[in-house]
Amino acid sequence: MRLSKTSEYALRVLSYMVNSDQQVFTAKKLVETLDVPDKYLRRLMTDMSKKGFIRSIQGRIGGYVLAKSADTLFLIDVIDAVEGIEKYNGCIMGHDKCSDSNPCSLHKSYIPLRKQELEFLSKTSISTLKDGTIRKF
Amino acid sequence: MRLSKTSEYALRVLSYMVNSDQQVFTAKKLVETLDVPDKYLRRLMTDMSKKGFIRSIQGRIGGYVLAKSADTLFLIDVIDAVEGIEKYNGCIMGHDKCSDSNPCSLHKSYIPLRKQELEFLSKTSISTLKDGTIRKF
DNA sequence: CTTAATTACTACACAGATATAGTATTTTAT
DNA sequence: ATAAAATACTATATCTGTGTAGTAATTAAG
Ligand code: SF4
Ligand code: SF4
Repeated sequence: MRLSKTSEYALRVLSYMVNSDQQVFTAKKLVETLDVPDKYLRRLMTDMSKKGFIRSIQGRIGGYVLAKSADTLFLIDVIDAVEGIEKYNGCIMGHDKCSDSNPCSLHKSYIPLRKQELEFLSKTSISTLKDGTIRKF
Repeated sequence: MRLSKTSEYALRVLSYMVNSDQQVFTAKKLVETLDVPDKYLRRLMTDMSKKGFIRSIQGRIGGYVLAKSADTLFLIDVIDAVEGIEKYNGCIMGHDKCSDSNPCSLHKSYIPLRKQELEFLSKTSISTLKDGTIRKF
């Protein structure tokens, strides 16, 4: 499964935040830790705070805080927010108006996997990523 | 699962060819039937014939013919040929040097699905796409 | 009040995938 | 031979995701 860089960065940030005891994270810190392009990350953080996943604190001791319970924030929500889920609703063969009664030649083989992919994205929460033994986000 | 347009086009062409009684297909015919950009398709066809999936016949009654047995041509081969499989070997969180003993925070949840995705691509052959009832490629 | 440290905003640059245009080459039919 | 119908090649244009640069706004500390 291929995601955009943007989604990848977003997930890595949230993963890092939920796995840390810290409360507030500066962009500087995130950039250093996660090795993500500085300005790109900052814009992404602003986007995510507008979406309500995180809360931004401006000013001298500012930074970002998780704003939504990690239990109720799913991978699909993050992807949808930062790049739009539409791209993933379409499928391998690029048709629209698909259904079991209007299938392309791949439909029957692909649909079970597609179901699992969507379930994975919609049932895996950020809290799933919490794991004391992990050092890679 | 998101593929590039190029892979999508390639698969649709092969699907159409394997589902038709016809032997030789002109680019013109393919473009009309599959609604793929003309020049883009032509270049793709040349690429695929160089890879040996199809054979091109030049000249006045030319066109393209399936050159490889559909049984032994798998989705993963097509994708690898037209855009390179490397992009798909990387994963959701964008790390490299991954292993079960060097996992990121998503690894445990994702790895079973990843296995299924790779199996789908490497075990689904073009002949699987053959289905008399299908009108959508 | 001024400085320092942070986030927010806006515009631009770059690269790769996708699409288009024009010309050259190959082969068949007459 | 010549014309017609097809593929092959090369160069260029467009679009989108990604990345960079510079400036403005916010807030705490001294
Ligand atoms: S596999 Fe199914 S959902 Fe995907 S393009 Fe074909 S018909 Fe549509
Ligand atoms: S999920 Fe596994 S394979 Fe994917 S980036 Fe994380 S460690 Fe690597």
